[in-house]
Amino acid sequence: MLDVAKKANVSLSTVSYAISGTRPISEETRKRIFKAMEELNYRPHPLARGLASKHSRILAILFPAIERGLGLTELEFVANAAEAASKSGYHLVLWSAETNDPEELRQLTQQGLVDGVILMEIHKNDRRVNLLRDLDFPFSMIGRYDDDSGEYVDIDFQQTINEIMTYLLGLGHKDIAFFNQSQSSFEAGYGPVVRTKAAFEDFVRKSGINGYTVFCRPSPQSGYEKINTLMEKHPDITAVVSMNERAIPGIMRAAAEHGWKIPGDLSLAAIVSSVKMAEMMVPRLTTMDPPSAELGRMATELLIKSLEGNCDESPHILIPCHLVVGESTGPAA
Amino acid sequence: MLDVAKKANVSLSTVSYAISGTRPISEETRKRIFKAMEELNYRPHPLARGLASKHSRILAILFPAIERGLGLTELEFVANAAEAASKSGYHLVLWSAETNDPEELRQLTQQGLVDGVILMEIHKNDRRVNLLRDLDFPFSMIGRYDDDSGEYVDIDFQQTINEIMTYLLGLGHKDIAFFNQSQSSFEAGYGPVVRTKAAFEDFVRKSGINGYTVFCRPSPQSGYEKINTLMEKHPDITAVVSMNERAIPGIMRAAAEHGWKIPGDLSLAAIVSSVKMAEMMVPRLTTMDPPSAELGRMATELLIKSLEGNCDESPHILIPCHLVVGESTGPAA
DNA sequence: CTGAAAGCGCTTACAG
DNA sequence: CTGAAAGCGCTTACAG
Repeated sequence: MLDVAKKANVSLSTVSYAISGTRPISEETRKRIFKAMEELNYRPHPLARGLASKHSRILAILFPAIERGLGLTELEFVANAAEAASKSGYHLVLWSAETNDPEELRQLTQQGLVDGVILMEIHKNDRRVNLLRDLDFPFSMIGRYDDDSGEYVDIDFQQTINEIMTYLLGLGHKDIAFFNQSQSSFEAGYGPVVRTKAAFEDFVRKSGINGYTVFCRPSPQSGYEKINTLMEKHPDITAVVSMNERAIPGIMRAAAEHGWKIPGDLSLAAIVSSVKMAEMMVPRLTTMDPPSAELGRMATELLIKSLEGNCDESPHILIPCHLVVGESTGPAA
Repeated sequence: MLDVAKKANVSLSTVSYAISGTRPISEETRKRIFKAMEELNYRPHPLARGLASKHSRILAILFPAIERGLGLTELEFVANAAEAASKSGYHLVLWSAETNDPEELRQLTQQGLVDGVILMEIHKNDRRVNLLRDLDFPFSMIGRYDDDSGEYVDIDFQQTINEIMTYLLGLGHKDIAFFNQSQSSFEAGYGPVVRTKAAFEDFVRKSGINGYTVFCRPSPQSGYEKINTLMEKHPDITAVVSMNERAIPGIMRAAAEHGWKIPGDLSLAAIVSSVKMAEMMVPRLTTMDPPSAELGRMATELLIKSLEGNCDESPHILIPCHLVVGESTGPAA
């Protein structure tokens, strides 16, 4: 930087101001400076800048260790968050941490390396959220907190449930099961599980159809067992909606064993499963494709905006999933 | 840090040395210092340390934008690399970049933020590798370069092919097709594609069976078309091995349409597909499960070792995939 | 519109 | 075994 200043015949500080644009520089001077930077192939040093300015321009995304394992959705969050950060001149560090042990998170924030944090897998009364609030540390969420406070972007689960249910209703289905994630994740207050359950039951009540909510561990085996038990008790069910990706092969297996054709005898739809995953099944699954890339990108943009003070006070953004019809759904038998 | 020094009645530098352990400190003094740190809840500032020491303790992993899209394997690389880094006191930043345009990479290295880089999706004559060599910038690879130089950890493709082929041979299969990835990725010299092709053809030659290599784009549709064409020409084929995950549903669909039972009439095995993915299929797929977590972790450890000078000169580590038998393979018809 | 200088919080020769 | 001091490469009041 000193070399640049010398070459451009200005002071060190002028070069700094020219780069940051934090004070007016005459057009001529600026040109000289940028030319010198170019010629010397100068790159500002992020560590020095961070140390002096108290802003590292580094963000962290918290990568939770979750029961059902990491999936394509989480990958999309992270990849797109990194890209969005990079576009705004930020870096993104990956930080894996227990969802319900904020101790690691406290250390991360106290280190002073990162300017802000992106959280995902938000739970009811999430301890990480509470911690960051107490510390007054900047963060944004993919998902939302109980009281709907803070900056977040989330899936519009209500709308997602409504859309898939309306679609199935239109095909004549009147006895529909909803395979949710595990009971324990419901009890832990995991947002998507709680919200889809409420939305499903709400829809059922309003539409007057028969709806059955099923909790299910994230495994084909569990899906297999649950569908068998369920169908025994309620043989009239003609459609299954599943937010439990890994249960689906189990459901398909049970259907095959019983000789139920999909979608002839049983319609099967996923929600919050990617099209890419839906295409891995035979028959190709109808799914409500989640806006994973947008969620990752927007959570990052929100955080950066609030860090830079351009925040229009705690934006709440909800994006619905998008219906992609496959071959696994059809008219009710 | 100054506060700590005062509290412990020592100089600033002594505190620094006590933390880094780069010079002998009397037991007593050290204790006083650590007690003071504890009481003041002191955390060293990584930016300041980085600026002064010229080592940021930040690593980057290059996240390629690849044709077939990001998968579970890449996710495992990244998640485990982050964890391994964290265990050694490093941070991992995610950097997405074109595989064959090293310009972004050059900027990343010149910024001076990161101490080293982890590369994946290594191609023949990889331009990123060439660049990092020219710059003499530290890096490690998941995958290997043509000349087998540099520090890497990779899948032992030869062994992987041998194991699955031996398994199929044991089941009596003598006409086996290998569904590789796309022709274009082969032409681009993408390591796994090149190596598995060679290993497969080698095995075929030595064992005297009939083998058929098929390139296939990463889509069910492409898999469907290729298997149909292939079976028309070679109806004796009784087993398919696929390193092309997304082609598999297409193969299954074709089988169903022709009334070939899996595995009764046709055995189907994946390689380098995770068990988790294999379990998403009905019937559950036999697969050679890749050691993704280990690869991510070891590539990181390799890099850190070489940065800290503990490197036993360019380790080359090969790990085979692990056979997990599912329901999609059986005795030859 | 521009400069001189202090300071961000550490590391590391230099000296004893 | 320990200290005093320079310096890492920037930003930002302070002054003009």
